[in-house]
Amino acid sequence: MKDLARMAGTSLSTVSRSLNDHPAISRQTREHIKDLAQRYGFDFNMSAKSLATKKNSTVGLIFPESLDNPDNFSFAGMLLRNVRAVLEEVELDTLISFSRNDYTGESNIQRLLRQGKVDGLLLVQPHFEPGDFEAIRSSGVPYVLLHFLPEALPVHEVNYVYVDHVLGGKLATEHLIAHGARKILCITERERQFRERTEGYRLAHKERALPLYEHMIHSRDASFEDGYRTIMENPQYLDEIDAVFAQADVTAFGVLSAFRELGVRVPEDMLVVGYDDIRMATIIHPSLTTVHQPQEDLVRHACKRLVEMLHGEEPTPPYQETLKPWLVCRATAPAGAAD
Amino acid sequence: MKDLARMAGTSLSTVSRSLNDHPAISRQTREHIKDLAQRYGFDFNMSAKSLATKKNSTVGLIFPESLDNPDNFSFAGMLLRNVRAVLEEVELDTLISFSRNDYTGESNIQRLLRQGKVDGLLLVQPHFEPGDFEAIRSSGVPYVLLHFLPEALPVHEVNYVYVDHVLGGKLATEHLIAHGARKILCITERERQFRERTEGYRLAHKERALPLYEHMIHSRDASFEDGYRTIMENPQYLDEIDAVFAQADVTAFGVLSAFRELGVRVPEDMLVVGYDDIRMATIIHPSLTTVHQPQEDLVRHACKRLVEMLHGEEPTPPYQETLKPWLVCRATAPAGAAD
DNA sequence: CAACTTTAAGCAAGCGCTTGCACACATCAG
DNA sequence: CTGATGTGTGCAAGCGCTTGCTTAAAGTTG
Repeated sequence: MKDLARMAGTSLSTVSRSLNDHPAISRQTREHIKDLAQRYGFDFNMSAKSLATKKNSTVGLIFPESLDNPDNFSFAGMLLRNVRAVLEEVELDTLISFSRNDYTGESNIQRLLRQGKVDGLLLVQPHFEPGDFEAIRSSGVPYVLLHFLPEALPVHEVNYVYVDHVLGGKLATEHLIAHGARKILCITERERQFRERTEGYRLAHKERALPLYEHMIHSRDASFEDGYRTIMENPQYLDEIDAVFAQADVTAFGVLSAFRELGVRVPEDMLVVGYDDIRMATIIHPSLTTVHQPQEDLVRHACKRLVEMLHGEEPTPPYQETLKPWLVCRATAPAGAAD
Repeated sequence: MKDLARMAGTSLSTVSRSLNDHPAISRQTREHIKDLAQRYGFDFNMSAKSLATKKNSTVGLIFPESLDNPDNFSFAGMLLRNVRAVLEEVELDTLISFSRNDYTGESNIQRLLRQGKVDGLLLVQPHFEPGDFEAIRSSGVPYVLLHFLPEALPVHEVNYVYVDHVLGGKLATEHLIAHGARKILCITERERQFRERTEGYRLAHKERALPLYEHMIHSRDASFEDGYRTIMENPQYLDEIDAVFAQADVTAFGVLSAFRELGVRVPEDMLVVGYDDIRMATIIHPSLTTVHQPQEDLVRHACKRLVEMLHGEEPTPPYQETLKPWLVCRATAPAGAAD
């Protein structure tokens, strides 16, 4: 930058201001300097710039530990792609990290904040370390939670984009009911999102004044194996139920796999609905009817909102958006006259 | 840090040196200062530290444009997870970026280097922008290419970890041949990795002195649809071939899907082998025989090597490792007496 | 015990940029 | 013609840390 100043015959301040489009610089000098910068391939040293301005033009993208599970790899890839697509436009870099450092046991959020490495935070995680929120708040760094909502935190004061899982569960269940199902096995899990889907399942029954099927299954981790085993290890259900609502597509795959082995025909003998609408739902045979979550929108909204916060100030009241999922009818519970 | 100095009754230099384990500091003062730092939750301001040392403790992870394709999301997730797992141990942060900024049309590699935001580079991309390698070299920043190898670059002078795709293609083909297949339809693609798989396909024929099947298919993008259409639009092949080597699992899924529709039984009437061993290969029915790439190893090796370079110096000769894939036998081309 | 090492800590310059304030010059109303 | 208002630049202090050089204190040696 010093060189530029020398070449342009001006001071460093002028160069700095020109490059940063400071209004008090005449159009002429500014363009001249920008020209030189262009020609000599000059770029700011970001460390120095950060030190002086306390801005990094970097946002942190924090992943959940559940990314350990290969079933979630695809979600992470989608996240990555869309986050970058939005942030690239406004020339922000992205630092990735897991919520917690397995090695040191420290909260990465708190570390990144302390070290001043990020100007904003995209938080994709259901669980937080103690002190995380306090650290975020006291650092004044804007943030948005997306996809997950923590269990027991001041949710009403937190920025987030979420999907209406109650609605998702309701749509799935209503579809099954509309097709005559009356005993719908519901394979759920213990985390918030799943409990909400189950809530939707209940609601659908209630609204139609139908009795709730009692044998709800709480799977361990909504995996393929869980779906498979749920069916294989509980033959007693088979005579009873007429449909399965698996709250994750991979779980549904497990269920379908078990059904195939047992000679249960889908959708003839049994309907199945999944949740997530992953890529394979269209590919597998029979193709899976499932609840689609607008995940790309989710991510993009979160990013855009974060960018706005970075430019302006914190929103009051907090930014809280809930997107609506929808049902995608495929072979395992086809759209019918009933719909 | 100034506060720490005041509290400890020492100078800033001493604090700095203590925290950085400089040898010329007495054990006593060092521990006292570290203690204070700990107690007051002090951490370096990384911008300042970077400015002074020209190190960021950050490595750039550069993704290919092909991440636009949802089929590759999962790969990206795997990458992310393993990169972080290794880099976390040595307290390095990870900046992610695409090779090229779609918005400004600029090379992100060159920008990151110019701005001095990264100390090292993990490059996961088949194509480079002009000047990328020159920029890397002149910046002196260590790097490792992984998974992809560029088409036409000084490969012999470049650090990389790669998979032996020739071997992969050979293993797949040999397996089919061992099961009696003589006319194996090979669905490939134009990129390097695929051409190498085809090379392996040829080699397997050659080594057994078998005639090469002529109708090789070059698909557009190794997608599900490509596999499906290849079969559906070329009924003439059906009477002729006895096996398909689809050079990507999703392509194989497309092929299987077409076969199902056409009533071709797999593996009874036709054998199928894929490539990649993605998660769904075990889940789909019939489960897919495929070539497994040791991708986790690939990523971890690359990271570890990069870390070594960051600590020591550039390797001479360049670091070049090629990992061996292996065949995973499943239902579409089962392991048999022939193997 | 004087002269010489060794060890521990401090001084101050500097990393590359921003920015409040001062300054010079031009413009314009009175 | 003078003081008031604007405009475009420059000066220099700082952002929070590192590090070469220096100094002070302590330890060693013949």
